[in-house]
Amino acid sequence: MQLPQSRSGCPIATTLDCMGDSWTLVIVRDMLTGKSRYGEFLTSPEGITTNILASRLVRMEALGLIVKIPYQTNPLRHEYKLTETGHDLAPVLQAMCRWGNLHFPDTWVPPESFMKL
Amino acid sequence: MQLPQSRSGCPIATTLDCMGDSWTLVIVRDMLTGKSRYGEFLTSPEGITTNILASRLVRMEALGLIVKIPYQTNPLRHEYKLTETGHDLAPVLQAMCRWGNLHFPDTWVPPESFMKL
DNA sequence: GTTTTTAAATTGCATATTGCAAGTGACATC
DNA sequence: GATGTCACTTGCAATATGCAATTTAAAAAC
Repeated sequence: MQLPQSRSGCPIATTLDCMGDSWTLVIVRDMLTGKSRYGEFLTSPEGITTNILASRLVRMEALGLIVKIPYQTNPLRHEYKLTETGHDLAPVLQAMCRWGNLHFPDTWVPPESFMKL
Repeated sequence: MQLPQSRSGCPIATTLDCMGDSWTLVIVRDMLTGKSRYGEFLTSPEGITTNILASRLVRMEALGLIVKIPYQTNPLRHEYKLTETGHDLAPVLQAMCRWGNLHFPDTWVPPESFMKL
């Protein structure tokens, strides 16, 4: 996978250099739960805007977290799928889920299937 | 703990609203590994700047991730310690460590003690 | 007892990123 | 021919970040 500009050799800092922002992991979450199209990501309740979504998809593809797969021609359109590298982020998201559920009681409890990915 | 402005009820999104940036978790990492003073955080290899560090410490205290404890008077100075809430982030950092080590082979492997926190 | 050092910030300013809204292009449907 | 859908792109204001210099208060050195 494509090493980002990394601030140090620390695996935590390097990981944050890939996804230390408030949208990338939300998109990974959506992909882990079955979404794959631009329009689907826009419907998530966090309300990502189109410019941010487009720029994140480009960045995530460059990092090797996702791949772009054509699902039609005329006009050419793609869906986005997690690579194995992207899918491997599941434990990070699960740990965040547990922390969020523990400290913010009003947050949704995810389906068990998500916690076992 | 103090609920941040949250984009949705999703525990992942809510967690990211607390620490979806590239510095907060680096500071948590430093605290988990024994650092507690302003000057110590500045020595980490990522090179956080003083203005960002100061603003993150204020924010983390407001979120209840850390507490400010006086260690001297004249002049009054504080050290920063993780609350239980902050300490509970260890599994998130450990998951990031595993992902970073797996996909960026040049990253440091943390001591076993860190992975067992 | 004046200067220097230390620790913990704050300030100013240029650059980068984000958020919001509107626009675009290619086709499908009415 | 007009309208709608999907996936973007563009423009611009607001916010955040990075960099360097300055501040404050006391301790330590000379």
